[in-house]
Amino acid sequence: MINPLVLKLEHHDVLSSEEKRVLESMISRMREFRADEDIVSQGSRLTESNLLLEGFAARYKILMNGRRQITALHVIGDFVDLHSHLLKKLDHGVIALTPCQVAVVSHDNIRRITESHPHLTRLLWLSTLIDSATHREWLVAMGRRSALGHFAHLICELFLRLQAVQRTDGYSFQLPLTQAELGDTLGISTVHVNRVVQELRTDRLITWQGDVVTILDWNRLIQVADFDPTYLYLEREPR
Amino acid sequence: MINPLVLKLEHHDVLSSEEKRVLESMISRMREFRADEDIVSQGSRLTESNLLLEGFAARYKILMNGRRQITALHVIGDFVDLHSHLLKKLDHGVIALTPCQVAVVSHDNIRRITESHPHLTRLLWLSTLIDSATHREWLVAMGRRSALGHFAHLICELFLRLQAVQRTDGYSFQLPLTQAELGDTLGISTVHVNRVVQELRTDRLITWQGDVVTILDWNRLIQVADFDPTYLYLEREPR
DNA sequence: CGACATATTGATCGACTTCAAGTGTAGTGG
DNA sequence: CCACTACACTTGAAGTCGATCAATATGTCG
Repeated sequence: MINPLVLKLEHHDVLSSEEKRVLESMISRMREFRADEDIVSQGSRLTESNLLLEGFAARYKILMNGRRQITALHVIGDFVDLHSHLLKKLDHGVIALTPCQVAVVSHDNIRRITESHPHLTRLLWLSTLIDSATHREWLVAMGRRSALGHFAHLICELFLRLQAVQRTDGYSFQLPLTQAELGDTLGISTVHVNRVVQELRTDRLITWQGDVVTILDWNRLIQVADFDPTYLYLEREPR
Repeated sequence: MINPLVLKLEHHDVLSSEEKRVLESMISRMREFRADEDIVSQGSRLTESNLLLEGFAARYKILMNGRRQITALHVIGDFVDLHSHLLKKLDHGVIALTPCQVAVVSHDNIRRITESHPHLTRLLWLSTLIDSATHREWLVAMGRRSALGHFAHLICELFLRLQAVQRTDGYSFQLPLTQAELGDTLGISTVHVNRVVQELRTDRLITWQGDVVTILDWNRLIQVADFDPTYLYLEREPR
């Protein structure tokens, strides 16, 4: 059931069978969400965290002037709000971008892990640290990359993250975002997203039909994106 | 010695005297850095983490084209790279913006804490989660705020963070950045930083002489910044 | 089919960049 | 005390990237 999280954590370190059992047993129930439904709403006080088992989700914040910024995209195996177990009140919302299936884990269960399973605790901590590293990489992309480079960078990142949970097919993967949502992710307008997409298409770097992206030239794409996967920490070592 | 960290953590939860003792004893030695010296260099493999006891520091990344983006500013009491104890190899550098005094903590000592002090572990974890929340807020500022609003937002944030470690004097605090460094922080050019600063000055929102910023009108400033301090989690509760 | 979201295109505008020059200030050495 | 250097700050002018406004396709789903 919880395989995708195990799959993800095993990219970072070895898990004992006892640890896998604990991960399995921490789930209290499942929840389903429709597309565009809030999984967690901004400012709410939480007693449970949500692990994404199917679908795509996003963390976002709404400004006073109504503009929105997406601060993270989540795929299968991601704990969309593991941090809520210590923050208690979330500073952001989490929205389902597609229909989503979520495993619910109570904060009490997470706390119990911190009290009895130090290594597993470190791995969960690590997963929030990789969130943080991803935020940093996005900051660099926002501050210092062109819109084109920024989008190319995002495609490289999503490809590797989806590959880690076996949701790629060759150089193709699902990108179920509208151009408006992508604009909120990249911090640019919808119109400009469209132009950037066209440019990547005419440069024969990617295709994007329906919700399937195919990378046509990985080497040139990572060059355009100035992409370095270090921040995803996809190497297994003792933590 | 380690008071500023204790001061900071006590804004989030109650610390037992045993926990304070453990924090005190985890330090293996002190280090001093000159301004502009790297505390940690990008890509290096680490066995120790660095806690800032005096001065200002910044996390940064350098792109292939030579441009720089600062992804975090650090003040007294901040663990500039606590995350390196699990990431091992850092995806970014940390530079001293002023002369800095740093307490060095070995990763072995941090690991020992995770094995024997669950509550303290959670508080250290929390401090990395607040880093992450700050990254998210910066992402919003980069993506959806004007340069003016972004800078105003940064001033609000630094004011509250410095107040938490008792480094403000009324509405004044030290901001020891050059306009070029501030540009690398906000993701804009030095020239534009200058114009934004002028605007905040002529609007009588702040003064900035030498390295001292004074907020002249907090209410109007948070309005310009659209500032909501939730993400700093400066409220004490059981974690 | 009608209705509504999403994608695309064109035209104009504005925020911010880049390039270039000039000013202020502190330090250094003669 | 003054020349000289270095660096940060400031200002102006021109250029560009991306925003905004406004239509017009193109789905797609009741």
